[in-house]
Amino acid sequence: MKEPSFFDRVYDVAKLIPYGKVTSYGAIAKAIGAAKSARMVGYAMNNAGNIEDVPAHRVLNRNGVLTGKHHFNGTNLMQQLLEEEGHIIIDNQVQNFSDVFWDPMKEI
DNA sequence: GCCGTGACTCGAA
DNA sequence: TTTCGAGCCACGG
Repeated sequence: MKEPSFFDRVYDVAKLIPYGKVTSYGAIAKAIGAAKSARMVGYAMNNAGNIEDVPAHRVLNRNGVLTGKHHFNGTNLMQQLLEEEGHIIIDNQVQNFSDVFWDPMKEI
């Protein structure tokens, strides 16, 4: 039995994101012990589109901007999903971001 | 087996 | 204040 892969750890943390909350790639990266590998988190999220348990739409960059919305089915799906959870998106950016931000480090 | 790319982040000028 | 450069690791060609 080996340790979970980098991607697997990212998915594991992403699955822990509660409804109505969002987090950042860097926060997840840091939670899995790879704060400097935030890019890999985003890369992993690309594959996460194949996994329903991974709410990639709740993962934004540290500015709360929907950097990866283009990777979703269409264009405004990611924004729409977030709005469905009660978030407000303006100019591809989540308003009140600090208030809805969820720190995975608190769960890990 | 090497090179380029990418849903990021931080520090410095 | 904004902009630029460097670091990081994994995957595809």
